Amino acid sequence: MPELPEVESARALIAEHGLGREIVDVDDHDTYVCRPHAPGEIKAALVGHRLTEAHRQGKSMWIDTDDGPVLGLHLGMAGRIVIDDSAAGDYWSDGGRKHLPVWDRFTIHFADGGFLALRDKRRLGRAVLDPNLSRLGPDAAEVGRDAFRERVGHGEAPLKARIMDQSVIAGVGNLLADEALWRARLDPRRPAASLDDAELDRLRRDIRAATRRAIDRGGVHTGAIIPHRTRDGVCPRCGADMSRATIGGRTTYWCSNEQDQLGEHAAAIALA
DNA sequence: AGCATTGTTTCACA
DNA sequence: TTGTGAAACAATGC
Repeated sequence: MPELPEVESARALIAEHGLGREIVDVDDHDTYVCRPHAPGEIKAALVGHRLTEAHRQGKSMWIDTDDGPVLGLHLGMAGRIVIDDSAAGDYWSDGGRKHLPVWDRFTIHFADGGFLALRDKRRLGRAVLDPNLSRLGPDAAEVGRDAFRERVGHGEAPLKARIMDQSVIAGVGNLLADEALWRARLDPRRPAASLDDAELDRLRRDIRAATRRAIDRGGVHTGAIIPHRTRDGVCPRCGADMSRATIGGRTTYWCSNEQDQLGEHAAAIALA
């Protein structure tokens, strides 16, 4: 995903078009996407029921049923939710043309002839009964100021790795992290514990702003910094070269001028 | 051919 | 024991 904004779109799609329809069949034969369930297990639990409410925390969704089990859905790296003629989720799509029905890894068929599918070309998405969400931190778009300070402002791990840790706050992925840190003018390499309260508050504000903007505009790929995440990219604010490194296991881009609080530039300022 | 990819889990190691 | 980072997972696109 699909990061928090895409998942919220998918949740909204389910809430609008997927609820209240009687389930008559389920295709859960993909044992990787549906692990650890055996084929037929999810089907047996869902047939005869209806989806009643769609929830989301971070990048995880769960759907309540009427007196049945909870269905957990995760879009993984490239998943989207397709309901009849509508879709939401993965944005590397050309109106769905590149998302083929053969990539439906989990499908619910309704009595009215329609369907809800997890369409995921890479099979890193997940469908599971009664998902365990206990290790998920508070939603990145909802977390309060004090909780954010407390959870994010600790540890020696790089700041970017900290905000992408789903047990710290849930919902921030690689692109949203780069976007929010650029907006907040914070160096992704800094130890999380080195931030003061003002910086943490600024980061929280910019995560929320970037998330809201992405939801409104159709996905994290609409972020201001995303087109400049290239080897020869420049900062759209100041024109300086973008720096590039692997941080927290993911390719990271940041402004070599405004977000350099560890390197030569920062050292020069400190001396002056 | 080789590398990179918007996510999560597991494993090794300090 | 806790925290951190790399590798694995699966499949596709450049």
